[in-house]
Amino acid sequence: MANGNGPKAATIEMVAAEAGVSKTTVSFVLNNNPTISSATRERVLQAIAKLGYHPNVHARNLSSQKSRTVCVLVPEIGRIFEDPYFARAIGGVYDEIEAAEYNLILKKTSFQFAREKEYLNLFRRAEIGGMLYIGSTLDDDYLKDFVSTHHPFVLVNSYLPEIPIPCVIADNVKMGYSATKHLIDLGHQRIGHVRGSTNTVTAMDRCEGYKKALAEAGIVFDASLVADGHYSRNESASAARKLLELPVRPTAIYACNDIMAMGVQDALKTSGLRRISDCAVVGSDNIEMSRFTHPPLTTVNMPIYEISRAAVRLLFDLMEGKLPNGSAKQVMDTYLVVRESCGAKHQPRRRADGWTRSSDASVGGRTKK
Amino acid sequence: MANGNGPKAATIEMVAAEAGVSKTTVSFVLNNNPTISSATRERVLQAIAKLGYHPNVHARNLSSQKSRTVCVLVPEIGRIFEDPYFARAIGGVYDEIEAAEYNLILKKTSFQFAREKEYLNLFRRAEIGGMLYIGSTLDDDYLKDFVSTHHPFVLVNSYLPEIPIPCVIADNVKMGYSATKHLIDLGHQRIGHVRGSTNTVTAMDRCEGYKKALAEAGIVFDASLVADGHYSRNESASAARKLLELPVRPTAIYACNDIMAMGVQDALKTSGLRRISDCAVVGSDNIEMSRFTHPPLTTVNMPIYEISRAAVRLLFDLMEGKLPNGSAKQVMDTYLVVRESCGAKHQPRRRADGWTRSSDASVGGRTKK
DNA sequence: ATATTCTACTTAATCGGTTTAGTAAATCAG
DNA sequence: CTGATTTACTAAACCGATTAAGTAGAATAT
Repeated sequence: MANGNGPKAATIEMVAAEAGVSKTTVSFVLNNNPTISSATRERVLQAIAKLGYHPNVHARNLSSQKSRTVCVLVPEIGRIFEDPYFARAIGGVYDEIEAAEYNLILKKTSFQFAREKEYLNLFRRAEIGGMLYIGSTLDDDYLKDFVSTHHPFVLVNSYLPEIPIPCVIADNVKMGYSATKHLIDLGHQRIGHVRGSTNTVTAMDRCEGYKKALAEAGIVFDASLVADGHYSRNESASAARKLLELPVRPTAIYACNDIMAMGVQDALKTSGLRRISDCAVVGSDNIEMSRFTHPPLTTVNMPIYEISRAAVRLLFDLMEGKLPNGSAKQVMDTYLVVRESCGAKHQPRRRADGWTRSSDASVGGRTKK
Repeated sequence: MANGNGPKAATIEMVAAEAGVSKTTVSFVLNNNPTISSATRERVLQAIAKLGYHPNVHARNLSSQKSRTVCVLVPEIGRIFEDPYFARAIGGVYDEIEAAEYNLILKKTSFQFAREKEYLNLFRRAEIGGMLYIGSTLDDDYLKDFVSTHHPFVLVNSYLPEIPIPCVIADNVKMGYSATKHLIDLGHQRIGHVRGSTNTVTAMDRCEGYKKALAEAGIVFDASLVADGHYSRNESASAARKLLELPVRPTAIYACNDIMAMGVQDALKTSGLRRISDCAVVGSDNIEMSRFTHPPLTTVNMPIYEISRAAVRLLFDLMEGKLPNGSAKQVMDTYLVVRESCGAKHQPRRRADGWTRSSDASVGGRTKK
């Protein structure tokens, strides 16, 4: 093994020798054990600095039988990473994990996570101390097995009805509601919906919000106005075309996310409906690209980056046993971002963040803790 | 620490007991040591299967002083992960690492990797056995320090002139060349170029290819026809606008990548140049989105997924000391994908892959090993 | 003055593997 | 038939940390 040269990294033993104390004392300093006098602590810290010492993770994890490594599960890498949603989510997870000086390892489920329960070995072998799952679906009901093992496990922006797994999610019902409400407020009565995949909480909840807004306005829900876009731009374009060919076509369409809304916009162009007044479009998520569509897309912001960071913090709490009772569920708020795809006037924006630019207008609540 | 319940994972000792042999024998079986008789090997393998045993990575890495973990460096997560280029690259790296039963840990450089040389500790502590760097720039010249340490390190689709670091790259010069040649073949004489960031090999080499094609056709290079787009869609739109406002405007533009080509298309739309004959556009990379632009983008395919996989295999070779002499450089081939953004007739496609659809036409070589 | 408790450490066992050195039995050479 | 080599294993040291148990010496209680 050509493992290279360079001086060997310092070990705890070398630090101990340098500081004139035992290994144990160094370990105590490292782990903030309070029984060490401040004079000794200072001497040890100086030795650590002098030698540029960093504890060996493998040794640490092996002997302590706990791991400072967190595993992040995603359905797929490559294709799915291109999705700005996953990209931002993983970015948030990374930042929070890095700040805590933990390590992140990445695993993909290839849509059949845990079928063999092999994943439990990662915990049993103390390879990892906790696990996050981004992009779980309603099909993942075998996750209920996790509940009984009590291994630290958190769902990012998803949950399983009736199964108490800790999670951090956006208020997806509200997202569908505020998008649809916006269209209703603009005078639309016949509003189509291009839905996401029916095996995701996100799609079902947003659709629920869509229905809720209709009901509240006294508009009768018409199932023929809902078409499935399966989170695909292409399929959403087809779905939109189907809606536009109805005897009485919708004057507005709410798409389950921004990528799908872009598909709807594609369909409008090929249908010759080029004016905004021909058909209004609202998306969801507020991905960066949504500012660049023609016309710029009105959408509902989802704080996926913040959701992911919160999910990691929740995971850490679980790992440290800080959370007494079984399941914890945190809900993050969302807000409407008004651009041009519905023909609404721009309204003054209420908050600034990475996505919202001066040309955007946002309406709605703040993130609640 | 609420580390959960469930039976403890099997250890090597339990396997040894089950098979009636020593720990050493089990270890030898695990590591394909040839001195074990096939009868004993079989017995051990059965015990392993029966107990569902998987070796503890921490113990393994600690005692062997080598690591089955590979670190993947990227400039940024979140924003940059949205880039289909990085997404595909990481996907390739993951697949190859997973197939070898290694682990992948992710680190971001935040554009200041190695400034403190802290990264070397990852090797010294045997936390990782190798490192890949996706998205390095020409500014990363401190990487030359790596050469002397002989730590297994591979650049993915980048290299540093004059500094012998192992790498796997696309033939970027050829990419720029074939894109520009295509435009020349279609009769264009005044061809603009929206260049990527000048601190990347990719941008400089593609620009080199652009110049080469011009020279070969006897067209004098005109520096005023080159504008920088910095890998940003927005900035590329501005750059294109600048080119279109020239006294004698270009009739075609080659953009350094597809995202930038989309920026050029944005600019064309706002300039009222809506017909393809007004200004042809060629991109590079062949990201999935390039099929969906209006009009669909002619581009040059870059096999970034294959490049990443090859980079991991190269890294493994380095880790196993299979590569005798210093630096290895592998070049992967590219090919033109003709769509509609230049008004060229579709040509029969020559190969099929994940990106190329029946509506695409591709021209050019195959990937060479 | 003596017993007891604290404080600030250290010794030694341990985690689960790998690896060096060693050994008994089987095979081979002469 | 005897000594040398080969084959197929094992014992024990080791990797670099954590941690339970132990121990001087100082402080406090009686």
